[in-house]
Amino acid sequence: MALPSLNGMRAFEAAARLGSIKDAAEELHLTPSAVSRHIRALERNLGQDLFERGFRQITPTIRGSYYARGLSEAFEAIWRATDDVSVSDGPSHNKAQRVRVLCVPAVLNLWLADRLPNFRRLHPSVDLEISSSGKRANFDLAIVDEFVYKAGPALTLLIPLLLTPVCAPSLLEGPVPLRSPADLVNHHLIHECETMRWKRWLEQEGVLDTTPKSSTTLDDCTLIMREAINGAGIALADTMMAQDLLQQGKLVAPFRARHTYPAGIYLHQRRSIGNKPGTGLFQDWLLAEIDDHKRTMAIP
Amino acid sequence: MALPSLNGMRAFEAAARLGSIKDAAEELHLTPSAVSRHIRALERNLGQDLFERGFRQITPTIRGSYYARGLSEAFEAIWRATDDVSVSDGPSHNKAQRVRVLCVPAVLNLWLADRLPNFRRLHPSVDLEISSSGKRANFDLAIVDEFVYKAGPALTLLIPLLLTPVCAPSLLEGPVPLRSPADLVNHHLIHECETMRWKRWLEQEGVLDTTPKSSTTLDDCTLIMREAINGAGIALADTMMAQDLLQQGKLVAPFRARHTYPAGIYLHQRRSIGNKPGTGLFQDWLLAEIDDHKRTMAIP
DNA sequence: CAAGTCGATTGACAAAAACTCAACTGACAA
DNA sequence: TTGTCAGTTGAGTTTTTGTCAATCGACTTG
Repeated sequence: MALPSLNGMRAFEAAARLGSIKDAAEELHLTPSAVSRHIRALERNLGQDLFERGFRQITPTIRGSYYARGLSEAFEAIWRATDDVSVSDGPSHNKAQRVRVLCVPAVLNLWLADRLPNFRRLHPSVDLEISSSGKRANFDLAIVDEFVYKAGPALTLLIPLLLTPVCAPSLLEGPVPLRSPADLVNHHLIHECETMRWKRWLEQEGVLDTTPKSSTTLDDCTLIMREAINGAGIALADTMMAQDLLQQGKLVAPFRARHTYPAGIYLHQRRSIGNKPGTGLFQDWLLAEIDDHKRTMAIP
Repeated sequence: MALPSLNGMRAFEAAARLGSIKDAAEELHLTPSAVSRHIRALERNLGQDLFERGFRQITPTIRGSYYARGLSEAFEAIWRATDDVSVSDGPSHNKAQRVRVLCVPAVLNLWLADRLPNFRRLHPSVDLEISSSGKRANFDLAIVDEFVYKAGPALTLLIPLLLTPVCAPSLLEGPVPLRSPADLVNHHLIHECETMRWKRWLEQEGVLDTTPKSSTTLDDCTLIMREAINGAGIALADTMMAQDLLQQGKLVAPFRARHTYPAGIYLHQRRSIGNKPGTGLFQDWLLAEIDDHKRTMAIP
């Protein structure tokens, strides 16, 4: 199925947000006529009414209101990304000591967050701005995963990902055996939303029937870990990310770890360090902290 | 500044993702010519090169690769939202016991997550799929905030938001006084990304100079709380969301709470309960759990 | 109670994109 | 040396998108 017109979506989103075709038209520098057409076309395309037409007003249907919300967020993301990329490199941010760090959620939540107080203690004058949602593209340092398209230089490999099943220790003593990877499918598996990680990991271990008996799906790595700790099931985690929890004895890793994708966590520094002293401080601290951690890791 | 052409962005995103204009053209059912033009127009519009043109290939610039990543996510969100809204109501999901819950991150992380094991214990056969990222619009139950445009019926008010500053108890005994709201600006304030919450709250308390001495910005409510607990500064939280942490003594609320926006958390149930027994179970459990919590809350 | 108002809608047409085709480029491979 | 093939560009065409003017209809105003 072809995606309906993006401009139509934008018109609909504005109309839903503003509750008025006239206002939407104004915002988009169009005539109400054009907006009205766009919306009609979109509705025809989707086969769904998005507005209920009242006396001379429009109100989104329930379905339409959720759609509009989704679109709003997406367009906002596009706007931000575009704004970030189109801005020239000039020193538009006068806050010299503000360091903007972009970080993938897993690393931030499972590893970095608990180490931030250290940094703050060492460098109290540096204002950190940390974003995990990927909503910003403007940063001084970025901690990213393999998915950044072939981004070239200025990238340092921080951590090669090494995935392993983890679960609460109590699960090992439960009634369902957990001795070989094949036993995993008889347990409750915790999925990260939209990923095929479990399936791929199981296939790599030679497990043929990769459909688990039952599962939960969450799209937040923190919650996945919390669920695992609570004994709800078995999650698939990177050894380094899970290390803190493994050491605290909240989780155990019953099987060996495997590189499931050719993946890793990279550091990418955008501006030259000279510009902002805080950037250098953070980067040095980060590398030292990782080094430190690697040395204390049980699994090499 | 006007947003550049969305179709141009789509062409660029596809080309960046596939690493080829030809392939992008194929995916979009266009000729390479059209895609090439789109990208050129976009680059001209942004005043930035997005690709480095090689012998007969293209590679994204660093800047371009981040832009592409941002766009990819946004378009994926649009695609999902559109897919969700255009699908007819038919029972396309045969997993009768799978309950899809959409939940705003704050509620999920600060309140719901720690109560999920209860539910699982009571109803082990119900597979929960919980999404906080707003990436899905297809759900059985949604726990949403005020931002759902005028969505009409089938909404139950779960929690009216009541915001109050919270911080680690140790901060009250620190060298910087914290006796009236006006003292707040002398402390390190923890911001939720992109919101004006702090500013509005301070204004409502009659504080004139609302610019804090120093601040941190995070876009994840879990991390905001973690930072507050670690004594890094003062966060603005809903009393109910923070209740667990207040009761555990990890946080204190030195001032009174205020309704800063006319906001609240609502429950929205899409399909009729009859269709999926699990939905009813979850809803009943949720309402009971909230009731329970309200009764034990110190601040009414 | 009739005329006026204003937002949404529609028909007809005009402007502006978006797209294609065909020709061109240039590094590589055979 | 020549064929190839991804990318680019010129010129023209199609299609989309937008405007203008007219219509509708409920509320409101005199």
